[in-house]
Amino acid sequence: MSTNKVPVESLRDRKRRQTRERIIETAFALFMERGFDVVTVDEIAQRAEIGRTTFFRYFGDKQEVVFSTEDDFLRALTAAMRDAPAEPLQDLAQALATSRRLLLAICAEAARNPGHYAVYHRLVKQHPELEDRHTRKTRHYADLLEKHLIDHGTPPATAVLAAQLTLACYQAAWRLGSHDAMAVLREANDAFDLLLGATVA
Amino acid sequence: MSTNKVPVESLRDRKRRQTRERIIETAFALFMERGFDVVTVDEIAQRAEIGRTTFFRYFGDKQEVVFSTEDDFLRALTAAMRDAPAEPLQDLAQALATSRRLLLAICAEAARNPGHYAVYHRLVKQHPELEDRHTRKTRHYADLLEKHLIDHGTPPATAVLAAQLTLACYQAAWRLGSHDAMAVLREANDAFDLLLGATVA
DNA sequence: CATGTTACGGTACTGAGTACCATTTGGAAC
DNA sequence: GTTCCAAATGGTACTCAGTACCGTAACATG
Repeated sequence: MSTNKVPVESLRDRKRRQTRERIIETAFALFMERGFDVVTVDEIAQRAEIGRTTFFRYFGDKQEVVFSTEDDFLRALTAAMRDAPAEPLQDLAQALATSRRLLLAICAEAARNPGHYAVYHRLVKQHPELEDRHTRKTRHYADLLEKHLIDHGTPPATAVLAAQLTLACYQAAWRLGSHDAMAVLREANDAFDLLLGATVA
Repeated sequence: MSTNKVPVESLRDRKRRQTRERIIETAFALFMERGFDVVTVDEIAQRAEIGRTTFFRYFGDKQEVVFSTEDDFLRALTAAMRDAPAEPLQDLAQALATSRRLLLAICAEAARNPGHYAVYHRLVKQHPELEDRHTRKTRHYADLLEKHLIDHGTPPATAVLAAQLTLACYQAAWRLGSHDAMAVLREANDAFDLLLGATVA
C-alpha cells in the first residue's frame, strides 16, 4: 500500500521529458531569433534532432509549444485552491479576496522563471493569433476560479461576476505590457486595489 | 457642394458587393451544413462560382468570412458614439451608463438580422479558434469604448475599469449561450443591472 | 533471452495561404 | 465608338501545417 503510486521515473519517462524540454528550448530560441511564423516545424525538429512526426506527438500544433508551461500554472492554481481556507464565501468582497489570492498564486508561479516569462510575453504580444490563444487559456483559469467560488458557497451570480472582475484585473496588468513577471504581479495587485477602491468605497 | 460625396455605386462596386455577399451566403450555408473545418475554401469558391484566388482577395483567411458583419457593428458603434450626448463623464456610474448604452447599440445592431446572428453564434461557439477570434474582436470594441470615455473626460483609470466591466457584462451574456440576438441583448442588460446593483447599492 | 509495448522516423497526402502572371472587364477620356 | 488605364479575376505553382499509415528501434517485463 505504501508503494502504491510511486512515480519512479523510468528511463523512458526521463528520455521523454528530456526531448520535450529540448523541443521547447529549441523552439523558443528560434522563435525569438527570427519570429514565430517564419520558423517552420521542420527547422525545430531538425535542430532538436527529432523527426517532424515526433514534434506533433509532443505538441498538438506549432502554437502549443509556446504554451508549454500551462500545466505548471494549472498545478499552481489547483494547489492554491486546495490550500485555501474552507471558510464560506458569500458576498462579493469575500469572493474577490479569495479570487485575488488565487490569481496572485498563478502570477507568482509565472514569476518563478522570469526569463521564460519575459520571452513568452514578448512572443505572445507580437502575434495576434498567439494572444488569442493566451486569452483562451486565461479564460480557462477564470472558469476554474468561478467553479471554486461556487463550490465554496458563493452564489453563482456573484461568482461569475467575481471571476470576470478578476480576469479583468489580470487583463489590465497584461495589457500594461511589462515583460517582467514580478511587475505583472504587482500591476495585477494594483488593479485589484483600484477595483476594490471603486466598488467597496 | 451639395453633390460632394455622393457614393454613386458604380457597376464595379455593385458587382463586388454582390460577389462578396454571394461568398458569405455560400460559406455560411456550407459551414452550417457540414461544419467549419470540413468545408474547404475550394468548395466555397466553386459553389460561389469564383476562383480560389478571388476568395482570398475578399477575405484574408477562411475564418474572416465568419466575421464579415464586423464592419456593421463598428459602424453602429461609432454612430452611437457620435450621437452620444456630449456631457462630461467623470465618475464610474456615469461612465458605466454611457458604455452600457453603447454596448446595447451594438447588440441592437446584431438583433437587426436575428437569423444571421443565430448562425454566427452557433458556429463560433462550436469552434474554439473561432471563439478566440470573436473574443479578439470583442476586445477591440472595448478599446474603442475606453477611448471614447477618455475623450469625454473620464479619468483613464475609471475608463479602463468601465470598459472592462462592460466587456464582462457582454461576455456573461454571450456565455449564457442564447442563440437569439434579442435574448443576448436582454441578458447583457440584466448583467449590467446585476453589476450596478453590486457596486452602486 | 524472448516477449509485448511504446516511441520513433519516414513517406505520402490534404488543405490553407502566398506569389506571380496572363486575361478580362469596367471606367474614363477623347 | 475607340482607345487607354486600372482594377478584378482565375489559373498555376509553391511553401508549410497537420494527419494517416507503416515499418523499425528502444525500452520494459517475465
